[in-house]
Amino acid sequence: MRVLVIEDETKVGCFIKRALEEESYAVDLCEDGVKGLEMALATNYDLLVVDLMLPSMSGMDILRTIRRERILTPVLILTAQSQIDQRVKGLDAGADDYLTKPFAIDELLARVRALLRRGATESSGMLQVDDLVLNPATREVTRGGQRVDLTLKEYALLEYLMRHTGRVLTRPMISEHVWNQDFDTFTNVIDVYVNYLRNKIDRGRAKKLIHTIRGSGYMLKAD
Amino acid sequence: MRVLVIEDETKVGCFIKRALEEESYAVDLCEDGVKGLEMALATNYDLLVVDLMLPSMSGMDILRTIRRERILTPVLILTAQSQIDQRVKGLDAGADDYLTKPFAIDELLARVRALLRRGATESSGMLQVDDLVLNPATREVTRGGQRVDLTLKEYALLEYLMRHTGRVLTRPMISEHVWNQDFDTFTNVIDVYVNYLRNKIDRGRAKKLIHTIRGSGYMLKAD
DNA sequence: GATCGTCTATGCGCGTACTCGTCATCGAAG
DNA sequence: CTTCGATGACGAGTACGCGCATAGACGATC
Repeated sequence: MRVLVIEDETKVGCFIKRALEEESYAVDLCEDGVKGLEMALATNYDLLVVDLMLPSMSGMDILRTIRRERILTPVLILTAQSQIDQRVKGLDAGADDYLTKPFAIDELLARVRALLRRGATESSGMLQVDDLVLNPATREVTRGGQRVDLTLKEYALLEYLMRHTGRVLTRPMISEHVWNQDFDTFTNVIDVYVNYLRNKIDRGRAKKLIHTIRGSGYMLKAD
Repeated sequence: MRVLVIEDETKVGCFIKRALEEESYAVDLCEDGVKGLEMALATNYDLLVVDLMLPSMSGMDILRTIRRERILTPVLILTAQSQIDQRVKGLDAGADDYLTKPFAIDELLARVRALLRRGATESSGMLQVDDLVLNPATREVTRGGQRVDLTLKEYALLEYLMRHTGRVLTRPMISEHVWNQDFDTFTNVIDVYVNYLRNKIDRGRAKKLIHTIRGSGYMLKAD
C-alpha cells in the first residue's frame, strides 16, 4: 500500500511518514502543493493524506484537480481547528474523510486503515488464499493456523500479492505499490523479497502459493 | 501485438519497453520523431505510444501525418503536465487516449490493453476457437478445460493467430506482429514456434486447430 | 557493540529463444 | 506411377539472460 502525504510543516510530515512506515506502508512525503499534485497524478497511490493549508496550492485545489482527472484514490484531509467550515466543502469536493489538527497519531492510523479497507476487498478485511490468512487490522499472518513472522517489507509485499490473488504482477507493478519513489529499477530487491517470503510461507509445504511467471513477474495462487 | 514507442528520454523509454515486453508485446523503441514517423508508416503496428515533446518532430505532427495517410492504428499520447492544454488538440488530431507524464506504469498497461481490446474482438475480451480459450486479461490458455502453459513468445503467437481465426496468415504478417524489428527474415523461427504450439495444443487431440497452408502460411480454424 | 531489517552484489543453474541439419511431405512434370 | 525439387516438420543443440540463492555491506535501534 503506497501513500502520498502532502504536508508543508516538515515536523508534522515526517512524523506522519514515520508512523505510516512503521505500519508497513510505502510513503512519499511532499511539502509543496503543486509538486504534490504532480506526484498524485503521476503515481497510482493507494491513499492520499493532504493538508488543507498549503503554500503555492491549497489542498482543496489538489483534491478538485485529481477528481477532475477521474482518479478515485481515497483522500484523507487534514484541517486546522480554525478551518472546520472547510470540511463540508472538502467532502463535497471528493474527500473521503477528514481529521482536525492537532490529532492523535493512532487516530490517523485508524482512519487510514479504514479508508484502505473500504477501497479493497471490502468484507471483513481478512485476506485469505488457501490456508494462508492475513489480517490487515493486526498485521498478523498465519499459514495453516501457524503464525508467520514477517518484517515490514515482507508484510507489505505479501499484502500486495494477496490483494491481487490470481493475477500476474509484473515487477514494475510491484515496485510501484510496495516501494516508494526512491526505488531503483535496476536492482533485484523484489526477487530477494519474494525469496524471503517463499522461505517463510512455502518452504516445506506441499502446496506452493507463490508462483514465478518467467519473463513476466509473480503470482499468488492456490494451484 | 506489436507496439511502437516514440520517446526521447532513454530511461523512460526503456522502462516502458520492458513493461510492455513483460506483457508479451513485441516492442520497438525509437528516440527520434522523424525516424519514428518513418517506422510508423513502414510497419503495420497494432499500437503507437507517442511522446508529444520530441526533438526534430513533435508527436502532434507525427499523429497528423499518419492520420492523413489514413492509418487507423490506435495512438496513445504522452504529455508533460505543462502541456495539458495540448490534449484536446491531440484528441482532435486523432489520438485515442492520452496519459500525463510522469505516469503510473499500471495505468499505461491498462490503457494499452483497453486500446488493443477496442480494436479487436470487442466483447468480453475472451478469445475462443472451438474448445481452445485464451484470456488476455490473465494470459491464461486452456484447451478443453485443461490448462496449457505457454512461454511469452508462444503466447504472443497464439494470441495473434486467435485474433485472426479462419484467415490465412503469411509468415511476413506473423513476423510483423509477433516479433519486433530485430526479426531475421532468413530463419525458420516461425515454423519452429508453430511446431511448439502444435505440441502443446493439437498433439493427441482428434480435432487439429492449427493448419498449414502450403506455400502461403498458417491458419487457425475449428475445421 | 550486538542485533535486526533492508538492500546490494555475485555466481550458478536452468529455461527460453533461436539455429541448424535432416527427414517427411507435397505437387508438378515426365 | 515415378521422380525430383521445393517446402515444411521436427529433433538436437547452443547461447544467453532470467530468476534463485546466498553472503555480506550498511544503517538504524536498543
